[in-house]
Amino acid sequence: MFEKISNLQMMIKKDIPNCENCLTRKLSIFAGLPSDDLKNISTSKRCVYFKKGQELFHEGVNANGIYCIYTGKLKFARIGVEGKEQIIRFGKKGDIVGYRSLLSRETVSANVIALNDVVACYIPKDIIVKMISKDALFTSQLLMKACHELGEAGKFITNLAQKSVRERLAEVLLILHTTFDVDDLGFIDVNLKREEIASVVGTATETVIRFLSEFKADGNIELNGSRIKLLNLNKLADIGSVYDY
Amino acid sequence: MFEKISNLQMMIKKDIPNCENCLTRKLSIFAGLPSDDLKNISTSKRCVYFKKGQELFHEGVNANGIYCIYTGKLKFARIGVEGKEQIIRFGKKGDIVGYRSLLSRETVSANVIALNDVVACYIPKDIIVKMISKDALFTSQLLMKACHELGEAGKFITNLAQKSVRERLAEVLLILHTTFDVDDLGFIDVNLKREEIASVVGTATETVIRFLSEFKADGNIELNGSRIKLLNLNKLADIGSVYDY
DNA sequence: CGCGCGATTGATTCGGCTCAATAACTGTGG
DNA sequence: CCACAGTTATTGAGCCGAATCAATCGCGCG
Repeated sequence: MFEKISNLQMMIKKDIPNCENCLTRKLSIFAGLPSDDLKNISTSKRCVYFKKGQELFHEGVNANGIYCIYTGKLKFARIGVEGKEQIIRFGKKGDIVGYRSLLSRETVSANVIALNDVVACYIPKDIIVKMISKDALFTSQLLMKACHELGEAGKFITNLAQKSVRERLAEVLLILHTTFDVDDLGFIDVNLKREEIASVVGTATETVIRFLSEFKADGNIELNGSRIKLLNLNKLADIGSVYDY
Repeated sequence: MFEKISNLQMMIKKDIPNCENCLTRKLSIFAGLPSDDLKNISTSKRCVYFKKGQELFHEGVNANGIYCIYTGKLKFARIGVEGKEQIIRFGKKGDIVGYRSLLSRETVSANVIALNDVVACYIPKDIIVKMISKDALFTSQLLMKACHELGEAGKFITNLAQKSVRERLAEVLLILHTTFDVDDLGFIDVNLKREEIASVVGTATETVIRFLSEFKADGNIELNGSRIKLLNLNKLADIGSVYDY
């Protein structure tokens, strides 16, 4: 266990470059910024790592900075009635976390939890605020991101309200597939329990399992422990009434 | 009918002030801007009115400008599977409409429809873009708004996924109450059909009616045609598991 | 006054949840 | 490398909330 942490720390020291040379940056809202700004961020940022299950943010706190995810996978989960978890979206390499709370000056509205080991850069609030007032490109990329996510949320709401569990599950499988891609064996490359999938879909764990069994029996997916491989994307899109796939 | 339009047009000519003197502005993201900017907007904006049922935006188009709502009420509705309408949020005086699409450079993701007669100012895209690059206060207010709405969407998702129809209906009644306030008789001041309430809650029309009848029988609300008066807010918050009321 | 939309109520059906029992998997220590 | 314990996945049975289908009522408007 101690060994692992030690490795992770070494990995950070060795692998995280400064912002100017960061390849992950190109995926993020920091893409295309002038090198002055990047230098500025680079000197102010702080590298942080999280082990699987650890929280980057907890519902209710104030964000005093944001994380830029260098590597790893995240879930954003709200705690609903009776303490039940509802996953509202995912994050990965290149994503920015905490900006919603920081910019709306509201408390963080979801628990953000590492799905595997995560390496990230923490950038303090004042740097971000300064950049917003200075760099129009940065700001417009931030706005674009927020507005894009707002559109996605609207989609999510419509689906949740109108589609059946079976449809929603098929769609979520496709979303996971595009979001996290597949490993070398073709399985969706993210470690989610059935219970967590249920909490994305908004249903009971057993119901997820039942439909997964059905999809498997019909040859549309393959299962291996908790791992899932999609065999027939078109059929799943069909089942999920996903038209823009 | 012709009479009405004529009245409305006169009303516009008479009542809509320039941005600098606009009282509605103080509710909007244009609050607090320097008077130079306001003059600039004022000369570029165009006043538009919509009659009940008319569309400000249609799903799928590109927004080439935004509306600042001077007066009136709106619904934002997505069309889901099988053409069923899902209302994802509401708008009213002081709200900005169309900015999500404009800023994310994506097509409009919802039909925006007037719930009663609406008077609005249309501000072209280039003015907004210019202001974003020039005025940090404006931009940060825009960011704040987008991020706030993103948080609201997350809440909505959790509720939709986890609460029962009865809970959701009670909560929606409270939301309508705070969003639209009440008329002089104490009825929620918005004209929604049962069917539309159902499409906010994400349920069937008959189910809404059944629970409304229950709430009425228990003395928690009063009904008059399609109008609804809330009699016991605390009880409704209780029914809806609304803790932050 | 009558037409038609919208509200209401009842009867029936069904998707999905809950509870319960069992099987498979993961990691841990001997 | 195996046995064990604790998770996590799977399957079955029964129940319940909510959708659908069908009628009827009521009101606002021409």
